[in-house]
Amino acid sequence: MKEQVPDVVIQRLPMYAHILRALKDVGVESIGSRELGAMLRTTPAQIRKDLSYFGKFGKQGMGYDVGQLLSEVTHVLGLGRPWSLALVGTGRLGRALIEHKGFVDEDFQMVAVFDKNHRRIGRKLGGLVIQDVVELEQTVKERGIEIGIVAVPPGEAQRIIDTLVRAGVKAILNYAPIVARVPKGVQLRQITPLHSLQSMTYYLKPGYVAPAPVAEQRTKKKTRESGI
Amino acid sequence: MKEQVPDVVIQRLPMYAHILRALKDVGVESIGSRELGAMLRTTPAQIRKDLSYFGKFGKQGMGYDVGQLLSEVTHVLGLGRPWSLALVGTGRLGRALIEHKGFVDEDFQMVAVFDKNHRRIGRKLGGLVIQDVVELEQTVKERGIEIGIVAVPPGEAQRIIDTLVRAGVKAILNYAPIVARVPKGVQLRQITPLHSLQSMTYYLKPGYVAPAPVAEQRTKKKTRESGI
DNA sequence: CCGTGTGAACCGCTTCACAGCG
DNA sequence: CGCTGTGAAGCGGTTCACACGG
Repeated sequence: MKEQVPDVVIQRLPMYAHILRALKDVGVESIGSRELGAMLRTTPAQIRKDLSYFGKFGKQGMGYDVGQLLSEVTHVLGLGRPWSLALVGTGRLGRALIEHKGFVDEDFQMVAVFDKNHRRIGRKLGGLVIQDVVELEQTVKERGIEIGIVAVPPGEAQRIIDTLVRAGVKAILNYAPIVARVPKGVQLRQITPLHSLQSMTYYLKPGYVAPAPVAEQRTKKKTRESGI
Repeated sequence: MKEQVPDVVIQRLPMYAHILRALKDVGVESIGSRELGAMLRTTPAQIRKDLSYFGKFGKQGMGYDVGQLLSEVTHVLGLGRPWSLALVGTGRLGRALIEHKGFVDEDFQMVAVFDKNHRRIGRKLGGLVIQDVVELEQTVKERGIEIGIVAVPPGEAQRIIDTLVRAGVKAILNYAPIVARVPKGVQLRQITPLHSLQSMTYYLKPGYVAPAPVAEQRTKKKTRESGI
C-alpha cells in the first residue's frame, strides 16, 4: 500500500488484467512474479513493485492467486461496472470502430453516435440511430455519458473535443491527428498510427546502431552457490 | 549534437514534424521555443533540449527557421523517402485502415495485402489484390517489404508476427490485443484502444484525487530584478 | 537585451538486494 | 528454503538557470 500510484503503472494494468483473465480462463490458479513477468515481457521485480502499490496480494513462497489478483486489478482500474461511450464521427473509421468486435468489451458500452453529415443522420449504426452532432452536448449531459470517442477529420476534432468537455465528459479517446487541448482533469489518449510508423523508421534508418547491450553483468551469478 | 538520443524524444518528433508542416503551410517562417512549446503542450526547455540532440538549428535572439527545422526533423526520422508496408488481415479493421485516408501518407506506401479467408483472396482492396497469407513470407522477402501491419484476430497475431520477422521485416504495427513477442532489433508498436480506455477509467473513479499542483513555486520570479 | 544551447540539479521510474513470512 | 514486499541505489528524462551568440 503506497502513497501515489505512478501513471506508468496504471497504463500497464490493462495488460496485467488481460493476461490474468487468459490464465484464469485456462484454469491456472496461482502464478509467480517470474512467470507473470515472462508473459508480460518485464522483470519479476517490476511485477512485484507494481502490485505493491495497491497492497499485498501474494503469499510468500507461493505466488499470487490468479482470480484474486485479477479482481483486484480490475477493481483498481475501475472496471467491473459499465462505462458509457459516445462516438462522434461515423466515417470509415468510426464505423470500423463500432463494428469491430473487441473494441468494446462488456465494461464499455456505446450509447450514442453522432455525425454532421445529413445523409448519415437517422441511419442506424451498431444498433444506434446516428444523431445530429448539434445534439451532442445536450445528449451527453442528459444521459451522463462519461467517455467520448473522436473520429472526425482533423479540422473539426478540437471543436468536438471542446464540446465534449463542456458537456462534462472526463475522458476522451481521440483518433484525429492533432495536438489536442483539454483542461486539466480531463483524460486524453491519442491514437495516431501514423506517428507510430514515423517513429519506428528512425530505428530502421541505415545510420542507426542499437545501444550496447549494457556490456557488463553477463555474470548470471545470483545462484547463491555459497549456500548448499 | 549528442551521443545517444532518448527514445522519448524520437517518439515526440512526429508531433514536431506535424506542427512544423502546418506552420510552414500557413507561411510561418520562424518560430521560438516558447511558441513551439505552447503548440506542442510542452515547455520551451523541453523543445530546446530535444532539438539539441541533433544539432544547433536556432539563431540566438531569433528562434528556429521553420522550413529548415522541418526538413531536419524529417531527415532524423528517416522520412522523406518511401517505406513499404504490408497489411495482414482484411477484416473490418484492415479494410478501414487501408481505406482511411490519412492513415498512410506519402512516405508510407501499402504494397501488399494478405488474408487467409478464401472468400477475400483475389478481391481488390485499395488498388491491391488480396493475396493468400501463405504467400506472406515469400512476398515480403521478394519485394523487400520493410514494415508489417497486423490486423488479424488475437489468436493468429503472434504467428503472423513471427512470419513477418522471419521474412525480414524490422518494424511491426500490431492492432491485435496481445502481448506480442519480437526479437531484439525489431520495432513493435501496439495499437490497443481498449487498453487506453481501461487506463483512463482509473482517473475517473470516485476514489481518485488529482495530485497536488506542486504546491510551491507559484513565485513567477525569474524576471531577473537583480541585473540592471 | 532576447532566446538558444547546455551543464547541473532534480525527479520519477526501474532495478537491485535483502529482510521476512509461509 | 522460495518468493513476496520494499528500502535503497541506479538511471533516464525533465526542468532549471545561466553562459554565450546575434
